[in-house]
Amino acid sequence: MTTIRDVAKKAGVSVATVSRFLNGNGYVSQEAATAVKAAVEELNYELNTVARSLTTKKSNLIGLILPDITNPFFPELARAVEDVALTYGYTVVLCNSDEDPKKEKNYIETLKKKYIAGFIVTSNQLDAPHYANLKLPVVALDRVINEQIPTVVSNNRQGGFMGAQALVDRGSKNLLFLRGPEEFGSANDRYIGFGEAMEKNSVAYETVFCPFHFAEAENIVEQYLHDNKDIDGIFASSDVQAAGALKAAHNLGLAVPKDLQIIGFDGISMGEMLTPALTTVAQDIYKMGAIAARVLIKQIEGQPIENFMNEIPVNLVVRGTTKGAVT
Amino acid sequence: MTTIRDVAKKAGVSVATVSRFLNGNGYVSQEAATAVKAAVEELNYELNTVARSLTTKKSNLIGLILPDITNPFFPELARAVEDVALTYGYTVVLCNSDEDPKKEKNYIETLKKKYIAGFIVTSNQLDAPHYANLKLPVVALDRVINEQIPTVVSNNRQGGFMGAQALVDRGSKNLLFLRGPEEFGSANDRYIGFGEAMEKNSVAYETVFCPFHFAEAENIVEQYLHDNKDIDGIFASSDVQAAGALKAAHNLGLAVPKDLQIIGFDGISMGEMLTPALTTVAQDIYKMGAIAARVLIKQIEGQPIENFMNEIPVNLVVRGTTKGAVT
DNA sequence: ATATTATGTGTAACCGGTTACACATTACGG
DNA sequence: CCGTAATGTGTAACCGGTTACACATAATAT
Repeated sequence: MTTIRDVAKKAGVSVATVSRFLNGNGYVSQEAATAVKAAVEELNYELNTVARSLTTKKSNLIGLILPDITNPFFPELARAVEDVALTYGYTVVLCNSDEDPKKEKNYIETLKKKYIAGFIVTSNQLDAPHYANLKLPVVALDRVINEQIPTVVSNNRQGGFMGAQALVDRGSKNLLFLRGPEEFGSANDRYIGFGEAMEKNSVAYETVFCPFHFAEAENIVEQYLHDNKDIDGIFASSDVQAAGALKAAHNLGLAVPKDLQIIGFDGISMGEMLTPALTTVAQDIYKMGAIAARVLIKQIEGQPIENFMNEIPVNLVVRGTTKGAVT
Repeated sequence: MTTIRDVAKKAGVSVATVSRFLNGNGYVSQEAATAVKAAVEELNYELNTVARSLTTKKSNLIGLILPDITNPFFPELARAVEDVALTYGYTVVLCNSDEDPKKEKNYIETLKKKYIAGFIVTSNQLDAPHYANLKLPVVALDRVINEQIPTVVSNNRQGGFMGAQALVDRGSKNLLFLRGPEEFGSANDRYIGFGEAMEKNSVAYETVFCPFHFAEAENIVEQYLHDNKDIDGIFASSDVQAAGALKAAHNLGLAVPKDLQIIGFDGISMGEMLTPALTTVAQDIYKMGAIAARVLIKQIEGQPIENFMNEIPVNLVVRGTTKGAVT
């Protein structure tokens, strides 16, 4: 392995000069620069990032903490983060927290020892002060941790409103809202938006808590529909829930969208695979991930961050689980 | 940050002794051991893995190279790898290769500079010698690279046979086999197994190449079914293809499983969400990932590897896209 | 009793970078 | 023309571990 000293010798300068050239800081004369450049090329020198990390206490590693990569929402997010990270020369370490604070903490500790450059957090098991005390750049993705931490979220409230309104516009008169986990802020915003739409239109509705889990959603909805035959529209806080609801409807022999309309939330690609294909309030998942990565990298590189709150617009994707709008 | 020297001073021994104690190699007396242990606890000392990496030229990083985490087969695999890695103290770096040799190579180079401990490869864009020349532990997952590289794959051939046989047993007389990408060995094995079943039973069948992509599968199958009304059974080489086929059947108004039976391959959880739920030849995806991780770690830690070829059994999961067996 | 081996420990070099500091030279302002 | 600032460079310490080697002592073998 060629080291910086080999390069220095070959170029006839000191290691300090080589280092300065490589990092583009301090003064380096034209002559020295060309000599070093030539030596680097000739020797095929590549900088040892581990050695650099040891002195600088920095690395080009980014931690992406998410609840579970197996949940189909997250791979798309992870993909975006990774793509952007790669173009800026960062490497992503994936951390499945399983919503377990111990696991999350453990990852954070392990990676801090590696001088990780920063974290993107889509799972907040730890309390806000903990992230603040990290003394590391952090970006909250898909949820809000606090105002000091740059955040990237969808316009969940507007999405909640849109989905509800879309159902009403298409003639649903008795809605069921599948509310997400209470401790998950973004799900609450969707609920608020839903509530606003309900206030505006006067239709009957019920709300049921439901985890973001297919089989549980299927059970909950099947039971509910069995007991409440008049429901003609379901708005789910996530596509996975909506898939469960659709399944439940099928189990009960309900015609979707004729007897029952369903709208999901997320816009994951699985929605298209269902029959009928899922109408959904689509988040721009890729964009969320990409922006989160960029904001984190800005922080890492000490650039000023203009917006601490990045709210990404959502849009209604009308597919088969809703009727054509009744205008 | 407390260093090994702080510990040494506190314990009244040399850094060498502390290091030996910490790594459990070399001789350390009882007295020294207890003194060091106490000092470590008191100072809350944590070893700096970067510094260690610099000297040992090793790390506890594992690279997981896969084509695209967005493909629903891979998150389950990645999850298993990560779970196992974590319990052994390794950290996983996810690398989306996009089936692009340049990207794959780039990742490998970047991570080698970080003294990565080894790779699990589920995407082989590079030729076999390239992996061999890595001089690093490598495990091939879900595909075979060569005989020198430990491998974890499903029993794809048997799975191909099982799926085909299941269709025949359930009364399909005119089969369509959706063959996966030709350059993907595991898909070919499935094809071979399918062929063996065809040889054994005398039923008519056709084979069509089809990428592992929902929308393309949907198009290909819809076109094919439109032109060949007599097809009454489809065996897809992946669940994503099968989902496309199911969608195509719905588009054409075909009753599944009455008019057309469909069997997929993989056993990803999406299969349950479809209606009817997908009958599939399920791979034990989690087990594959878990074993791959264990085999890699064994290699890394210099333990002998008994099996270079780990073939994981598959099993038929009968759900709604097939009829009850005609016995 | 002596040779040999096993046990135990410390010093200092090393891994491959970064950078504070000292020093030299050149440019520039008044 | 001289003081000061800007430019340019090298030496050597440092980051926080590991380990070769030298040395000392205790245990065992002959």
